Amino acid sequence: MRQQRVTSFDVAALAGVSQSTVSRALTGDTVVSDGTRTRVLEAARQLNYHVDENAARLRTGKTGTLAVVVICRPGEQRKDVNPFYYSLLGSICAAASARGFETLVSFQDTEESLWGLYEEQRKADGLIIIGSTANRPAWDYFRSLRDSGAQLVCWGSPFDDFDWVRSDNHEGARIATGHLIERGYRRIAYLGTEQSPQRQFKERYQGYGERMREAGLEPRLVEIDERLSRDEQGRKAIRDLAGAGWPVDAAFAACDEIALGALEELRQLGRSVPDEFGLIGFDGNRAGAYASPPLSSIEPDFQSAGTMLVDKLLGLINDDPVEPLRVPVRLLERESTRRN
Amino acid sequence: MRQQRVTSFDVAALAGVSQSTVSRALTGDTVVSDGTRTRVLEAARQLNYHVDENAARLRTGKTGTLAVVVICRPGEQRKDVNPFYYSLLGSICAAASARGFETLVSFQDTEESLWGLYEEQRKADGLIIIGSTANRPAWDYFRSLRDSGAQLVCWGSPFDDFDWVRSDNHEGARIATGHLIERGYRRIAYLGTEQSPQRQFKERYQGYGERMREAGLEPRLVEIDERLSRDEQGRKAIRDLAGAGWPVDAAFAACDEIALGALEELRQLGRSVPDEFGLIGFDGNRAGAYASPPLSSIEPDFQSAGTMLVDKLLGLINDDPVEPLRVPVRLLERESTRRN
DNA sequence: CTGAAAGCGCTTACAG
DNA sequence: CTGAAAGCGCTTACAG
Repeated sequence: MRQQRVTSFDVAALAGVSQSTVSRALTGDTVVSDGTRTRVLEAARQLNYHVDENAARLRTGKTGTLAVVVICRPGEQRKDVNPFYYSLLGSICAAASARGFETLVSFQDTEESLWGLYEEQRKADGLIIIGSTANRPAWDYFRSLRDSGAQLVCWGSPFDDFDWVRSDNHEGARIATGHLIERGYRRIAYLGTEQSPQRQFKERYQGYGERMREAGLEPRLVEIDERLSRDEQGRKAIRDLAGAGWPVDAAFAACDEIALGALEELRQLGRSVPDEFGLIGFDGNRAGAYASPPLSSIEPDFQSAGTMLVDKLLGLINDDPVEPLRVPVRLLERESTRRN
Repeated sequence: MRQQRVTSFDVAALAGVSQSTVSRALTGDTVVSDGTRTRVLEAARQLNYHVDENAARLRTGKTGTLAVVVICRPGEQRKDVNPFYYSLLGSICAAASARGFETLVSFQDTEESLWGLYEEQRKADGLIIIGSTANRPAWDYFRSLRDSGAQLVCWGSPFDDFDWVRSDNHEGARIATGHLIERGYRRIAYLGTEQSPQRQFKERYQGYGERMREAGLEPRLVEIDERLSRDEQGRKAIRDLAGAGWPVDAAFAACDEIALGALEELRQLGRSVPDEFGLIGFDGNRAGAYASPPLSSIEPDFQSAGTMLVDKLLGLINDDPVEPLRVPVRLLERESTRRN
């Protein structure tokens, strides 16, 4: 279909200049005269010429590309990846594009599939790692890469010594807890765990506890079982509360997936939400909007999240380090907390 | 951090062979002797050597990369992209990876952002286009690229003259309709439109009509207003039915997003699902599982979808054409149709 | 089975 | 402001 490749030499011939001048004109070198540049651009247009990026990259050593790795739970089908990470992925690609970078995306789960030698193969200038904190071997692998010099930033790492970007979990938890208090709930539980590899859970628990004590209320932790699926974690937490004779009338769940499980169990137990029980989650999952009743949540600003991750990585690459960053969050008030 | 790049010449020196032999050994050329290969691999390992893909690609003209473009509705935030396309994206990346290809991902919406010269810049060997049928300028753009020789396959195109992969919409619609009939519903509407740019909607309407007539039932179209959001389309369709005094007791919605809007409206109108009204959608959106009641749906096999798209594109690239392909679908039976 | 050499298509000192 | 030339790091005919 396509013929012999058009090169900068062809453009040079048509424009009546040397090949080096074509290159200068096209890369935007200000040294070339306006007349020359115009002629070159016109010739390139006529020949439908486009720079072969492989040659350019080989020469410059820059790829103009960022690798994005989404860490999945082992064996998880790609359609079942937490939609939170898909939203984050979309925002990262958009932010990279806005900065003039391409994004090379891969999903990785099992140890055999772990691979991150993008810089070594000169496929990318740096890596953004996002995804399930639970896949420890994956995070260990990328930590070892980082230790051997990879330019790498992440979201969701269980490690603190990474270059990370995170939701403002503390503030989000305060907002969620404060919202339940405002709505008149007093006996408010936290569905989560104190000792989680998921740092964000710890931060949310702290924000919750702090806000409770400020209001003169007693924090109450309903410990989840991390070996269960998120959904089951939420269901079991609610069953535990029912078994204890409903010692609380509201809950802040560590994440939406736990909250959605909890909501389902509340419905099955006939506990009316929000009248008898208030519930709020964290993450702003789209599915929460379709739940019954629609689930209130704390949503991070995804657009900022993408931009922060990309800018942090570019800072690393350009040796111009950026502090760890917190993504602002906001209350998504829906029916599950809307008690009069 | 990282030192001077290690090249195949360094490996050659350490292994005591020529640089061309290193290249042969590493690309797997069977002509090199086992002993030599072993020495080369060992030297490469010792030096932590990795092929510079830009140089390799420049030389071979192959990129080992597929570009995946997700077409969004103009102005749509990346977090709001229909999760269906995210699931499909994930499956495509997985399938490409299984075939040894990298995936370069971008999200495009407005006309200024449309861009697909991946082959011209030698960034990819071909393109996979997925996303919202509604963004006509985007599809027009990629059609013009295809016409000028781009290797391109798609999912969701309004055009029939593309190389496409699609759900088996006809069969899926028959399954959905047959399922409602089995559950005892008789007056079953189709929420959608006959004249849609969305070819899949047409196919679903046909499968529905065919199955209804087979059962001696009369098809009934509740026309949606394509200018509204999907959610509103579903809500309005239900309001229309209520206004007409509930002439039907079940509906097959053209897609899950319409069905979820419909479900919400049914709830607000106090129409009990599935007892008074049965509802089933199409797409297998994750959100349906959390709806109230959970929404029955027709789910395409995402894994096959990704594999088919990739294999079809590779067929095009290798001049070994593959017929248009239909992705198998299955019934996802949930509570919204579970009437005794 | 291996080596010496050409060449993929650019960018960028170096000269003028 | 422009041109001639080197070189980025590979793969692959061509010889032997």
